[in-house]
Amino acid sequence: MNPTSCVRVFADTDHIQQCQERLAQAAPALSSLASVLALAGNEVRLQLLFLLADKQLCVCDLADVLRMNISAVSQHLRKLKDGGVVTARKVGQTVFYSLNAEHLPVLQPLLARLTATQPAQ
Amino acid sequence: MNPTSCVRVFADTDHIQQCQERLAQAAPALSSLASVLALAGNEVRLQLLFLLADKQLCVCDLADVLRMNISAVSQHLRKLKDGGVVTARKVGQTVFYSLNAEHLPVLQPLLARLTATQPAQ
DNA sequence: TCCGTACTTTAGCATTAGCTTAAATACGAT
DNA sequence: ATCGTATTTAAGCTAATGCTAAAGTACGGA
Repeated sequence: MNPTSCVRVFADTDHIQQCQERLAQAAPALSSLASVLALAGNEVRLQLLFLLADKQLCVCDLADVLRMNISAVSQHLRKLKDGGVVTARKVGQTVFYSLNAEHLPVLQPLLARLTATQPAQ
Repeated sequence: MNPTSCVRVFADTDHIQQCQERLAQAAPALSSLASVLALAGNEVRLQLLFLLADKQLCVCDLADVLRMNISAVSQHLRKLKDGGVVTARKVGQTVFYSLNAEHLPVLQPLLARLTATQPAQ
């Protein structure tokens, strides 16, 4: 049936089907989680999130702190904004970014690990 | 000093330096976290982790469940193994993969969100 | 109105990721 | 030893990523 699978006779087809069902049920949450993690899984963006978790900052400041090209930072922020991870608030000509509440339940515990008094590792 | 930064005179240089220090202190943990999240931030790999969180599985079974090419699955598993996220245990000619304890503190709460009785979102 | 500043967007490029196919390795059974 | 099965590895391709440089927008002040 599935040409890519191996041939073992005693494959636990029950368990395989069971796995597929669990997967199907988790699919929407899993897909959404994956995209948030993909955003946070970039070192520059994780740094941005780490900084924004403490205090809202403008593009300029973020670029200063990270010593990066403003355009590059702006492009990362756009991805984060598109993913619903941060929000932008314009004041005059400066744009302040801050963490969006939507995905805080996922991000907060991750970011918390970065400020915790490091026990060795 | 930094040619890419903007020119505002009243930039809060104190706060910027403070941010850089916080960042420097978190750097090693942040870098390590980013690489784990980058691994988990791929939908296929997150599915693999989700499945392995429940029970160890061989490459063959994983490929069956995900209806994917065995080689592709194996390559993902290698990345996960290289990242210290999973471990391989060989029994005869089959290789069983399971989650590695090292990064469970990060992964466990994320994976838990996928089995929780979904409240709407 | 015109200029400068903060930011965004576009285009182009080099690098990386993930897949498919095919060959290689490891192990068991005959 | 030889064959078949489970898995890994290598090569090649396409698509996506992240950067730089340059042009475009938006806003404020002179």
